[in-house]
Amino acid sequence: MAAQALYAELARQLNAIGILRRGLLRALPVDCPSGPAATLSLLHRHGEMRMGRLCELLAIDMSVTSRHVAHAAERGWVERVPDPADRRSRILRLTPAGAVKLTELHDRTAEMFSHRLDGWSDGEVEQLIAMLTRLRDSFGADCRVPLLAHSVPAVSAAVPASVSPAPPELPHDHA
Amino acid sequence: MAAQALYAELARQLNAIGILRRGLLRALPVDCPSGPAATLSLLHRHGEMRMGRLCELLAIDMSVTSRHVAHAAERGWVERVPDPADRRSRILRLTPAGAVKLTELHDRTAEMFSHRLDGWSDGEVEQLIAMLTRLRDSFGADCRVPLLAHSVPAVSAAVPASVSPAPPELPHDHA
DNA sequence: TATTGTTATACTCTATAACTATA
DNA sequence: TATAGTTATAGAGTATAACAATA
Repeated sequence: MAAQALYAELARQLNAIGILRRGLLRALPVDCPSGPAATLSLLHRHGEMRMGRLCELLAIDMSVTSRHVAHAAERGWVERVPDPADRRSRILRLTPAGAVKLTELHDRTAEMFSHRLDGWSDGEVEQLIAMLTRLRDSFGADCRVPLLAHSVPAVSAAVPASVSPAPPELPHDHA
Repeated sequence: MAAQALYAELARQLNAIGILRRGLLRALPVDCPSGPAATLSLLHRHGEMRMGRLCELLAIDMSVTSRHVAHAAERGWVERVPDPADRRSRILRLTPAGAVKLTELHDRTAEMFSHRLDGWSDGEVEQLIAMLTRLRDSFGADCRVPLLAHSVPAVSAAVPASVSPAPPELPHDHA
């Protein structure tokens, strides 16, 4: 409902968040890139699950998810146990070593944010979170598919290392 | 200043924005991926400039910038004219064809946002923009370098990519 | 010797498609 | 035949390093 100039500015700012994201990803441990990091975070937050479920949460293809999980499994951070209910599936579970790794990632994220957002009040951070949540909801669960009748535009945004796990009490996740 | 759980949630939401971004990028014209799109947008917004300046605005390495520009130049969207003041440099300039291409991208973006953000008031969009702007500023121009406590603050090259004033009438920095 | 820009190489993330093994 | 997951291949984006031309 806003003017084109407003949307243009929003596109610009979302793009800037993408730049910020690249900086955040650079700070990840060399043995744990963003994909595996996101895997650990989601397994911690949602508990054990199957590949399909993880795919939905990551919003990426099964093939990609498979490799991220393999990366984590090779390092002992995740174990894949056969699903007794369907032998085609494997249940993914965070291992103690994975929990340790995740804690490392989490601590880094918290430290980084606490420094960078030093001037922000809790309420302001909460407000930002609320707006980002709403923004994503406005785009819906189908954000991966075309958004217009004919096709779409550009813009770009961000993906923080997806680091940071989170105490299971927090709602909302989609990602 | 906030609790770890709050930072964790912020990281999660920023990550979700990244997922949204992937969907948007998928919809770009096949002949104009995000890198070249960002190049056109910045040349339009800031006017002709040299490679080094564009690097700062994009906040990416010169080598990467060089290829994005080459992509655009091959399609006639950007011209690289010798810099009379320093023959090592080339001045980058948006061509009429590039302006046309940019308009296409711009129109698509505005249309997409107007659909997706149908329920948002102008004030709400403005508020989101303001928070994203502040977020980026909180990370500073040195968002590309280490972000942890022990890391050193960047010294030079204030990356204006973060400042983003808004002179020209058609802002918009896709990508 | 330092700087501007290009090119070569490599790595991460992603997607599509082919393949295995179950249902 | 359909589904869960893996693997092979390819493409975009980025970074580092070596190189070219000019300062």
